[in-house]
Amino acid sequence: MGAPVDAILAWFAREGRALPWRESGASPWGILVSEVMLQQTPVSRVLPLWTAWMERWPTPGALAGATQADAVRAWGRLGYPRRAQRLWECAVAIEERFSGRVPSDQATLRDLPGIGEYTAAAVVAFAFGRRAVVLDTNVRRVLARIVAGTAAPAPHLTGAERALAAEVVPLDSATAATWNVAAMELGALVCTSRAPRCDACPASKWCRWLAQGRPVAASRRVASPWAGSDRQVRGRILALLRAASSPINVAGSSSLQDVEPGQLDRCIEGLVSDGLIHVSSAERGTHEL
DNA sequence: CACCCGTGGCC
DNA sequence: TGGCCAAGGGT
Repeated sequence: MGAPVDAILAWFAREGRALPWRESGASPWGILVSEVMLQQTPVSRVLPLWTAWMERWPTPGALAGATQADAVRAWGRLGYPRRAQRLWECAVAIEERFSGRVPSDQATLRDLPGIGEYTAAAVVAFAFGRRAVVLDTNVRRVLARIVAGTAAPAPHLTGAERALAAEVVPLDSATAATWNVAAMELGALVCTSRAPRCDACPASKWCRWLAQGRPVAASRRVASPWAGSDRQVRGRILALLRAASSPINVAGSSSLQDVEPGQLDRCIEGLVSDGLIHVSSAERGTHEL
């Protein structure tokens, strides 16, 4: 896949967005923070928060010196607040184990809280300019279409997919890093899930999916309903506690009266068990971050 | 491996 | 209008 790779690299040089974590001055920590914030979250919502976060906590040591509650509160409504909790834990681990230096080894990164296969590879490539196989949902979709000729990748990452992706990544370190971000960018801007802009795609000449007339994707698994879900209730509880300056009686809160007591108790217990909220020692029956 | 975990915007 | 989607990770 040499020609399409070159075409996508050239396209990225022209059309790639200038995002702050892509600037040459961005630190490995700043890049790691951006990768965690971008997990399942659009760039547009990450941008303002990342800037404020990095201004407040520019290094792992700075974040490690704050409290988990500070981190969860600053995370605001970015979503999946456990990412904030784990990012804080990650900062503490980097400070304690590596004297505040973000490790450059992929397996070492993978062992840090909140850092999985994708994020470890992304930090290796984008923060340290080393060759890595970065396989996010964008790269998977781009490869599925161009190479496999299917509208969407399989539900879960397969070994064959990893092998194919590894074959495509250029051997040279710097080019490999650029390829990874370019493929992600193509998936984000052109080869999108919903309405791909094949007329603007630098790889359309080689795309098997386009050549086959863009066959539709196999039906996806149905998502569980959102309204009334535990996730929604947990989100409401956390929103309440983020805004509070003192412990709150969550179970008796007027703003949660519409939630069935059994579900409310279950969600409170779950959040406590997750370590996202804590029983307050100040007053019986109250909680805080 | 299947399932759970937030949030907001878009067509 | 509501189902779908967005640079996944943990259990």
